[in-house]
Amino acid sequence: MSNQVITTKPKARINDYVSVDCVIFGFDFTQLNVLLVDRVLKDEITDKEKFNDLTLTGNHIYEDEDLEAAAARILFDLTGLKDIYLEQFQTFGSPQRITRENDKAWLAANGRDPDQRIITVGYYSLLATDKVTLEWKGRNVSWFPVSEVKELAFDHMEILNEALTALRKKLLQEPIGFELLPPKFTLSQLQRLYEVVLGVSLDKRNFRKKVSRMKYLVALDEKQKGVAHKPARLYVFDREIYENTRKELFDFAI
Amino acid sequence: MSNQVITTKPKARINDYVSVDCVIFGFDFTQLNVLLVDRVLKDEITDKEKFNDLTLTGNHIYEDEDLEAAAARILFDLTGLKDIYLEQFQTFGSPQRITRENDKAWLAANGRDPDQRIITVGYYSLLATDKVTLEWKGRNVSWFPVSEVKELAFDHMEILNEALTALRKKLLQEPIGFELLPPKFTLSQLQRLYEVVLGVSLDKRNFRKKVSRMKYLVALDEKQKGVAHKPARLYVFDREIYENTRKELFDFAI
DNA sequence: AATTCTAAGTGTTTCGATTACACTTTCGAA
DNA sequence: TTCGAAAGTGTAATCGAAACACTTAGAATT
Repeated sequence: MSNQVITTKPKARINDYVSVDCVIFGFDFTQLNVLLVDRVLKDEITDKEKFNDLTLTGNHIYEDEDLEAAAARILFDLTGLKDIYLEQFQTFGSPQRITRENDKAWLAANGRDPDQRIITVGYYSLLATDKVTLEWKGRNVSWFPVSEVKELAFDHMEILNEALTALRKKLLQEPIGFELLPPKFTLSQLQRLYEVVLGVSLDKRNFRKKVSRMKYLVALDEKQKGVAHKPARLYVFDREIYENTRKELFDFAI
Repeated sequence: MSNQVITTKPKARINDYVSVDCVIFGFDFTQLNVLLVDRVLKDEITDKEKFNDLTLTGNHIYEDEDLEAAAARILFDLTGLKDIYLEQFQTFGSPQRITRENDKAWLAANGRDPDQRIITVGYYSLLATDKVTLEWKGRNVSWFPVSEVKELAFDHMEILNEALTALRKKLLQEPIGFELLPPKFTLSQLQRLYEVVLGVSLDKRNFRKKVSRMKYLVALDEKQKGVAHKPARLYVFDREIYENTRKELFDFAI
C-alpha cells in the first residue's frame, strides 16, 4: 500500500502509545475558560453539550517533532496563532486511564484498542484572544467556563484539574497572567484575572499597592474608551524589564 | 526462540519508545548527592570515574505498570526500600536527545537504534539513607556530590539539572527536606540541608525563628550523643500536624 | 582537674510588606 | 441634569525578614 506524502515533513507518528494533550485556557475579563472539542462528529450530534462527550485537544507526535512542537501544532490548528505561551505540566500514563464504558466504546468505534494504555504529555497554554476555530477535524470546538466543567470524556477532567493546579502555582510565582490579557489592559482586569484563577478576592487598594512595586508593569498615557464609568488607565507588561530585574525567590516555606 | 517467564507478573515492556528515569538524591549532612550508574559493565571498566560514562537510573515500563510504579521499582532495585518520596518533574522527548558519537556507539553496541527517539518521564526521589546497592545489572553504582557532576552520558546532565531545579522549587514551597533526613535530626542539619540544596547561606537565629513557627516540627526530649561539642536537641517532622494545618500559599508574585 | 575546641543555642532592633478599611472622581446613559 | 458604575486614592496597625555577637555544654587534650 503506497502512502503519498504531500507535505515536506514526514508525517509518521512515532507510535500510537504516546500523545500530547493541550489544555487551552482563555480569559474573557470575567471568567477563566477552557477550549473543549466535542468528540462526536458535527453531523452525528444528537444531544448537544453533553460534557462527557467533550474532550481536551490532543494529538499524536510526529517522528521529527519535539513534544512542545506537537503542542504548538495543536494550538496553531485551533487558533492560527504561533508563539503562544505553553507549559508542560504533567505526564499521565496510568494503565487504567480509561475505565468508563462509553469511552471504551468510542475508542473501539474509532478503530483503537480500548485497553491499550496511552501515555499523554500534558501542556497548558494561555491565550489572550477568544479567536479560535469553531471546528476541528469535523468536530465542534468551543469555550467553556472552567468553573462549570464538571465532567469530561476519558480522564480529561483529571488532566484539566491538574492543569489548573499547575497554572495556579505558576501564577503565584511568575507574572504569567499577562499571557491571558491583551497587550494593553487595566489594573482591574488584572486583578479580576488573579481573583478568578486563584479563586480568591483581593482588596483593590492593596492589590494596586503591590503591583505598583513591579517595575515591569508600565502605565501608559492612555485610557479605556467607551465605558459607562470613569475610564481606567491602560498598562502594558514589559518583558524586557521583567527579565532584567527578576530575582530568584528565596523565601522558603519550610 | 522461546522465552521462559519465571515471575508471576507479565514482564512485557509497553514499548521501546518510552522510559522512566529516576534522579535519586541523597544527603549526607554535608552535601547533596546523586546516585549514578556506570553504563560500562564492571568487568569491562578501563578508565574509572569518567563522568561521561555515568548515567541516571532508568528503565522501561511494564505493560500493567503505572509510571510512578516503574520509578518505584527502579528505586526498590537499588535500595530495597519502598514508599520512597517520588516526584514526577518533567518529560523529555526531543528527537535530538542523543547527539554525541560515544552515546550513539554505546546504544548501537547495546542493540538499540541510536536514532530512535525515546520519550523519558523524569522522576526525582529523596532518600534519607546512603544504603544502596553497589551493583546494578552488572554495573557500578555510587553516590556523587551533585556539585561535582559536570557531565553525564546521553542528555542525563540536562535531566539532572532540571530535577535539581524542580527540587529547589519544591523545597521553597513545601517541607520535603525531611525526606532527605533521618527521622530524628537537629536544626543545624536541617539548616545545612536548605543551604546546600538552595545554594544559599542562612542566618542561624533567623532560621530557628522561622522554623519555630512550624508546628509540625516537633522537639524531642532527646539530644545528640557522642559529639565533641554541645549536643543538639533532636526534632521530628510530624506529618499529621503538617497535613492538618497546612494552608495554601496566596502570596503571589505578580 | 583544668583547658581547649567545637558547634548549640539565644534576643533585639530596624525595615519593609501585608492587612483592614471608605470616600471622591469620571465617564456614559437615562 | 441626574444617576449608575467602576476607577482611583492614603493611613495606621501588625507581622515577617534581616542584620548582628555572645554564652553554654559536652568531648578531647594536657
